[in-house]
Amino acid sequence: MENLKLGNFEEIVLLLVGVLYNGAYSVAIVEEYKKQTGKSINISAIHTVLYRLEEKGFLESKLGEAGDFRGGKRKRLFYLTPYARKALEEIASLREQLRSQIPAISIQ
Amino acid sequence: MENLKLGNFEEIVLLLVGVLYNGAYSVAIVEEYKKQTGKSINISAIHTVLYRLEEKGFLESKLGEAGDFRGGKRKRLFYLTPYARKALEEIASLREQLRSQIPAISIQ
DNA sequence: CATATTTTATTCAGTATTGTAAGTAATATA
DNA sequence: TATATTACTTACAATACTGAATAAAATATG
Repeated sequence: MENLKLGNFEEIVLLLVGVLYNGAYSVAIVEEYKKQTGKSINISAIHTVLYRLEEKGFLESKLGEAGDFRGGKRKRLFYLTPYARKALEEIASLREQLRSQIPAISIQ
Repeated sequence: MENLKLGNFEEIVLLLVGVLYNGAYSVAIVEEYKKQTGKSINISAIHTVLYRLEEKGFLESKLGEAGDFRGGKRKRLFYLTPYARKALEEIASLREQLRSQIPAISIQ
């Protein structure tokens, strides 16, 4: 069996792909990351992670149609697999389960 | 500035320290991890992460009192710092913010 | 048509950080 | 002195991140 673990940054990227729904390609993900976190991220970091996630079965991709903008290579659009949705649910559920058991945090 | 990032496993360990409250030392954390996740974890993995988290300011530690059991070196007990609580809140908040924007997940 | 420019994909190499396993050392009580 | 219990160290593998470079494909413009 391969490695099926999900790193912290990988998880954020999966969530961003989900948020962008039908428009998740590298440049858009960089922009959405900036918008949602206020931090900058290198596009190669995104590429590296996108391909790793695809290899691990968390993402699928296909080339998009040509747009109405100036030019450019066609976008590679990424989509969450059912497996990714399941993994996101599981890790979120574990964290919530733990958080609810921490007095000072659960009270807040 | 130092490294202030929080890995996925580091985050779980912080949460376990919070859950164990006043009894968070390596062996107890291993057991709690097993109890909460159903998975096994190596005690040295826990040690390595605990010390790293302490260096980064997420945890504080002190040696505990001798117990009423057979023997053994005194336990080193770990506690969340306010900084750790803040970091946990922030990352949880970002994830929830993103999750709420994913149609198929937020509907579930 | 030919060339320039824009936009994006893709690869590569390298460094830093995080995660795991194996093994050693220390200290308490029996 | 033996044994139980835990701390601690070391080494390595996996993941996260960066920067540079190249390639490809689309439209604009002369």
